[in-house]
Amino acid sequence: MDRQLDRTDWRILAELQRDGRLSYNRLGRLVNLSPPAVAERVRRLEEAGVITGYQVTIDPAKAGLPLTAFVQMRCAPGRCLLKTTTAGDYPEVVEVHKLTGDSCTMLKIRTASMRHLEGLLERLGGHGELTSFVVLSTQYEGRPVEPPASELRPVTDSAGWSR
Amino acid sequence: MDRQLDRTDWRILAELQRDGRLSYNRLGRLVNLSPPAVAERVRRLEEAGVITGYQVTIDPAKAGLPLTAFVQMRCAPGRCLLKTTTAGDYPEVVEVHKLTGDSCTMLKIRTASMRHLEGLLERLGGHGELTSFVVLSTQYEGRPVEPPASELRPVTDSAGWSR
DNA sequence: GTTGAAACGAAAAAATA
DNA sequence: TATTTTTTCGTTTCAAC
Repeated sequence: MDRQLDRTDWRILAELQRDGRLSYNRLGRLVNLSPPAVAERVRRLEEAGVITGYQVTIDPAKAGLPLTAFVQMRCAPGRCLLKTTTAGDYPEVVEVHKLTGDSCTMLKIRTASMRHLEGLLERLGGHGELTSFVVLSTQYEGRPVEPPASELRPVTDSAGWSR
Repeated sequence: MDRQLDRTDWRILAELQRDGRLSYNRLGRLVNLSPPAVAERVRRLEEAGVITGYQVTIDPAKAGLPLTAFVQMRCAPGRCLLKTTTAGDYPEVVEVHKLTGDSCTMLKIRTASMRHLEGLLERLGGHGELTSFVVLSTQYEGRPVEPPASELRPVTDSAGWSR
């Protein structure tokens, strides 16, 4: 599937982002397709790499990780986080993005306490300059991805930012 | 369930983060529990709000949204994004976090093109000062959450940062 | 892409240890 | 109390249209 996603594909993705456990039976009914047809669509989306998997979503606070923080790293030459460490060294780091501009990477962090965060930032500091932002509250996270404006966009609810 | 998650809970969460579609049958086998026992555990985790749902995971680039950016907002008085707009106004915004420090919010953005991103940043700029970071590449995203160091942590693979 | 049928697997309940 | 077994139900897949 190299062609652009059509309206039906996006409806399927919307439903599966809402509930990733939907059976082809129910999913088909929701998008007005028969079970085999919708199964074939999903299979193609998986094959094309549009769908990369299915995950349970967790409330980190309820799981004992109430602190979220963003960290911008500006790694020192030869000590870049990405080059000198491995994912297993920093289990608290749940996202790593390389950036344009001054900072080289943006990290998203989950920790159990300020004490843990402090320790982590100190360890990270060994790789270069860093700027950290502690999250006070999260309005949205894992919000369903929608088709770009160029394609027909489904109606979005007009609810506010708070969840 | 107000008590802390035990080792088995974390093993269940680890497996469901890997594959959110696991049946109680398979899941039970993976964590050495009978299907009813594991079903009861999952039910409790859902009830306690630790598990908030199940989502398909999508590769935004493959879905026609190749650009990711972070935006730090410093909203002007009376024009705060959170107060004057609604989620539906900005479908490109997939995450919204309130921050400590100078910036008031951190946004994560997905767009179809630089042109879209430019237009979006202009609209967002109407709410106050902003600093934007375009993502060059993403090493990790949606990485499984692990138990904090205070609790027994499962073995983490020692693979590098690249996925 | 749809409909129908058949086979498979999962979930719930009851019985048992 | 937890596990196993059975039964029932739903889902998936295949074949025909």
